[in-house]
This record gives sequence, C-alpha cells and structure tokens, in this order.
Amino acid sequence: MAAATIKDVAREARVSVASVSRALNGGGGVTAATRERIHAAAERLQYIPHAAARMLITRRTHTIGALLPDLYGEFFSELIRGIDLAARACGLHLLVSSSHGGAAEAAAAVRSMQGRVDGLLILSERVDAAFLRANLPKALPVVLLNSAVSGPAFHVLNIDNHGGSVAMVQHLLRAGHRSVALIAGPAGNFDASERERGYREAMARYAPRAALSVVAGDFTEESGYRAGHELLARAKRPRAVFAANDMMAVGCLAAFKDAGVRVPEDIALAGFDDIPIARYVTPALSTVRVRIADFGRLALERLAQVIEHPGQESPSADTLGFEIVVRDTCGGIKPEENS
Amino acid sequence: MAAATIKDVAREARVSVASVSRALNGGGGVTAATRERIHAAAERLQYIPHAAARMLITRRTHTIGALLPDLYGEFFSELIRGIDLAARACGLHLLVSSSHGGAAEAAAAVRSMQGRVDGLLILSERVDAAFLRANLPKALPVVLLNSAVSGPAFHVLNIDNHGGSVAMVQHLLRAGHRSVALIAGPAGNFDASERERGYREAMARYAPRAALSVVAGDFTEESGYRAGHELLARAKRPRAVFAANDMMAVGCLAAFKDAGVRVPEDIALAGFDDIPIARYVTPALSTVRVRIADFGRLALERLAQVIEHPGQESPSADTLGFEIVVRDTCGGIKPEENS
DNA sequence: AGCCCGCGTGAAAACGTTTACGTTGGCGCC
DNA sequence: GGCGCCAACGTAAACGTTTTCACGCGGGCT
Repeated sequence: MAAATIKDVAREARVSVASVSRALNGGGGVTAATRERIHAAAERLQYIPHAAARMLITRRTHTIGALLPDLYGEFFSELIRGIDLAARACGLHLLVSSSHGGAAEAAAAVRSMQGRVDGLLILSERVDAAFLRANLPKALPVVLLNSAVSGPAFHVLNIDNHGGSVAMVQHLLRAGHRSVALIAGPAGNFDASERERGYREAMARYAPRAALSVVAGDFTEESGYRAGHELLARAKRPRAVFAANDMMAVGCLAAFKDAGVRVPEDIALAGFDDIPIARYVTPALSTVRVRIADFGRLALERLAQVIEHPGQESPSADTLGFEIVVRDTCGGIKPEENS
Repeated sequence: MAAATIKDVAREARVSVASVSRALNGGGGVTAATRERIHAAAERLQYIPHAAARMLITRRTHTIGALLPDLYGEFFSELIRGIDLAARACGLHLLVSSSHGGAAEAAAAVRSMQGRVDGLLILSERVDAAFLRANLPKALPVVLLNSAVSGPAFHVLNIDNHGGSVAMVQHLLRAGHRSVALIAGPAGNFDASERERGYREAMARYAPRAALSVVAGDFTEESGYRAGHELLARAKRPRAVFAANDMMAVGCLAAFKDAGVRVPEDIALAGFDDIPIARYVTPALSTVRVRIADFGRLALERLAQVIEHPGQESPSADTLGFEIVVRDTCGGIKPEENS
C-alpha cells in the first residue's frame, strides 16, 4: 500500500483533483458540502500531500537553512533552540548545516542547500560579500548573523559586541580594577574582533594610562584555561580579566582555581554571552548578557519577513541589545542580580 | 535570469536531456567526449539540479529528520553536532525539529516531515511503539534513541543508563561514602527512570542497609540547584549525591557553594553525561562519561545503513558504553584523569 | 425573455527530473 | 556483403502537485 495521492482522494470523494487541491489549500472555490466530503476522504485515506511535488510546482519549500560554524558549546545550542522555536511558529522547517571549515566547504554547503530552502540564515566567519555574490542566487533571501558584511546589500543582524565590551570593561574599571586583560577570540572572527575593539576603546577612554594586555584564545573552554595560566605566568598580573566569551571565562576560572588564585579577590573575571551555565559556575560569572535564543528567533522572523515580501523589505542592519550582568566574579559593588 | 534547468544544459551542450542526466549522475552510457561537453555546459550555466524535481521522481530526499525534545543544554548541542557531522559525511541533509511538548505535537511534527525525509532519528519521551505504528508509514526507516521501546520491531540505540548508574553509585560507595542520595530526572523520561533503577539496584546490592534518598529534578540546572538546597535541609544529609545528569549536578554544586558546604569534603557529588563544561566547574565534576557526539554519529550511521538496505537490516537494540570519570567532586581515591 | 455574470467544477498544462524504451549507426562475424 | 548486435543517444512517460482556463448552470438584471 503506497502512500495515497491526491488522485486517490479525488476518486474517493468523486471529484476532480483540482477540487481536492482547492478544498485542502485555498479556502475558496468549493462548496461547503464537497469540501466536507473531500476532507472526509482525505482523512480516511490518511492523505499527506507529497512535499516534493508541491515544492516543484510552488517553488516554495517552507524550509529555511541555517549555516553555522562548528556547533560547539551552549551558545549554538541556544541559538538553534531560538531559531527552531520561531521556525515552528512560522510553519517553517529547519535545515541545519554546520562545521564548514573553509570557504570551499561553505560554498559546497550553500550549493547543496540550493533549491531545498526558501532562505538562509548564515553565521560564518568565512562568508563575506564577495562569497555571497559568487555563491548565492540573487533571489535567495539571506539574513547574516554577526557578520562584518555591511552596506545596504544584505540583511544583517548583529549582537552589540562593541557596546557590550565597552560597557563591561568600563564596569570592571569602575569596580576599582586598574588593569584589565583581554582573552581574545579567534583571529578573523567578527564577534571576536569587535569585542577586542571594544576592549581597546574602553581602555583608551577610561584608563588611558593602563597597559593593554591581550592573550589569544579561540572561544573554547580549553583555550580559556590555557590563557588563564598564561596570564598568571606573566610578570605583572592584571587585576581583572575580560574573556571574549563565557566558555573561555569558564576555562579561565578553572585555571585560576587550579593555581590557587582567588576570584574575585585576587583577580576579577568577566565573560560575554551569558550562556546558561554562567550563573552556575562558582563563583557565578559576571558577563554581558545577550539573549541568544531571542537572537535566533529575531533572525528567523526577519528572514521569514523577507521571504514573505521579497524585495520589499529594504536590507537593514539591526543590532541586538545587551545587559551587564553582575554576579560574583567581577568584584566591586554588586547590585542585586537582575534576573 | 531564472535558474538554469537541465534543458538549458542540454541545449547548450547540443544533446538531449537524457544524456545530460546520464552524464551528471549515472556513470555509463555516454561517450567521454560528450560527457566532457556536458560538464562544461553545466559549469558555464552554473547548473544545479532542482532538488524537488529529483525527489519527486527518485523518491529519495537525501535528508534525514531529527525529532528531539527541547534543545536545552549542552547534551543536545553535542548530540546534534555528532549527528550533523556524520550526516555531512554520508552526504545527507539534516532537518531538525524539537520541542514537541505533547504527543499531539510530536505527531504533527512527524506528519509534517513525511515525504521530506528518508528516515527519522527520534529522541522523545512521548514516543512509544503505539505512537509509531499510528503515525509512521511502515516503510519509513527509524532509529530510536534512548527509548523504552524494545522488541524486534524497531531499531534502538541506547546509552547504558543503568550500567553507568550502577557503576557510579558503586564508585561512590567504594570511596567511603555511606549514604548516597539521588537527584532524579523528570518522571516519564526513559533515561531518568533507567538511571534511577541503576541507583536503586546498586544501593540494594552494595549498601543494603543504607537508606535510600531520592529528590526530584527535571534535568535542568535550576532543578539541580533546588534539589541541592532541599537535600541540605533534610534531617540527615547524605554523604554523597548522585545527580541523574550533569546539568543538575552543576546546579546542585552551585547550591552547595551558596550554602557554604564543601565539595567533596562535606558532600561528594557526581553527575551523568560528561558534558563539556563538567571538567571546568570547580571542583571538576566526576561523572559518567558517554560520548554524546559519538552517540549521535552512531545513530545517524545506523539510520543511513537502514535507508541504504531497507528491510535487510534486522532491527537491533545497541547500547553505547560508558566510562566512569573521576575528577574532584567525588572524593576518595582519585586515579589520574583518563582524558 | 434574453443576457451576463459569477460560482462551482473539471480538464489539462506545467514544474524539472529520471528512466524505460526506441532508434540510430557502426562494427564484427558468418 | 548482409545480418545482427551493442553502444550511444533521443523520445517520451512518469512522479504528484497547483493553477489556468474553459465549461455549464442558475439567477438577477435590463
């Protein structure tokens, strides 16, 4: 017993396939009685329209693709969660594809998604304007996440990396820490470079005489752990450390603990993102909160809009706000937690 | 300029569409010279076969669907990561759908994936044998993850929840802790109940005189935090706590810290899963390691096999092994970490 | 009473592939 | 030199929808 087709339903309901299609999709053009009969027949036969056939004629897949980096850590978990929730709400399916190391892999991923999706959500360091123009059909709606690509050609949704960094560094300085070091993110990563820019700018503005101190990281806990040890080994330890994301902050915290350095008494620490575990490490991590799931939701909703009204929406670059969340690792005055 | 179709390529290469199809897909039936010409034409036109049209005739989507619970926490992040990696390796796309609260939602999700996927990976408490028989076409390959469904009807891949629990409880007892409490997972969850079963069995076997002590949780950090406080409030505190997953263990650890209870000196603690952050909390969390990404990979590879050889593979229930990872929270003798 | 309009319905084209089946041409074999 | 066979290639059907168009028919208008 192969799956029932629209023809079977038509025969069962003693109407033409056209009427079946109309009854099931478009509201109009069918008498209430026949619609009833058709629905009953469809029900009886457990009819489910063949998605591919529909895509073929409709040119709509009701699917959006998400191009992501290696899905490591809670950031992406939350991001996908937000996207997926919103997608379900919009009646869209979600096709994910991650871990394209090089531009070539990313290009392959984009190409293989061609025709399977109505639009693309892209979060990738490898992707710039040239890449997009080379690999994407003009018509395919795209929303870029945390991308350096700017200008009026593409829809972009960013986290306020720069603003968040400035605010956090400022907060650390205000809390009385004279020297603030940065554990930077991977080179070439947009978020990382923006956060570093914020750090440098805030230091220049609010602590112009303090020495800058930057140690490399790659957004993983392990790199944060290594960076923590590296900072401790330096001739003059900083009084505070700002990690460019929470995972590195968590790794760094572990390094400090291993070395017997107290946080925040000996060294203060802050992260970026406010991933769920941030509040459960000890001491609880002060961080720059960005509502990651909301970020994903917003991105998808924006994409859905663009898909719905193609060309109509003029490309815009939105930026998602942040909050400074003061917990236990950054020392100084601590207002009550704003949950 | 709409996308190029196979006809355009045929015209450009001065052959029929059939030859184009043969040249690009099947190896045989075309002269080397014409194949060359066709490839050149396809290249020139940037031809990408229309996925839907191909699906329609081929009845293969080259896509697998993953039905998951609410994607909260690192467990799912890792799981999806493993699945996605393996999918790419197999040349398959990944359609994810999460957060089906009730059976009705799950059914809707399954139905809407009908025809869009060649097979399904299902990890859901709501799904049992009856559900599957009611909502799935017989022909659709399925691999069940961590499912109570057994018997020869379905392919199942499980984590050794029971074995891991027994081993960890045994380890805690061997380390000298006389009383071990359990922070249980959500009711109705298969992993949760199996882990609880393991706890009870191990206690009965290795500490038959010790009182059992179980407090409810739901696999989130927050529930672990609450459970931690609840345990401390009890008349007689346990000497060790076994949390049914790492997230709850992390939450519980935070609760103990907040209450000034030292781990492991005052109370030992262990978790389950070995999510990435487990080693970065302080003290580092002892836990039952299951290689989550591998779990996802294995599941996908199994599904790919079933898809490739339909009906041929006889349903089997595999169980993934575990390791006890002794870090700092469980006290007692601590061998060097086996990374 | 005739006309036209609109509504419900059916027939058929179209979407872009794959593939079964013919058709050609060239070549070896008798 | 004719016969048949095989390889290369073309023709057309098929996949399951949606949608356009035509058709018939009833009723309100002039």
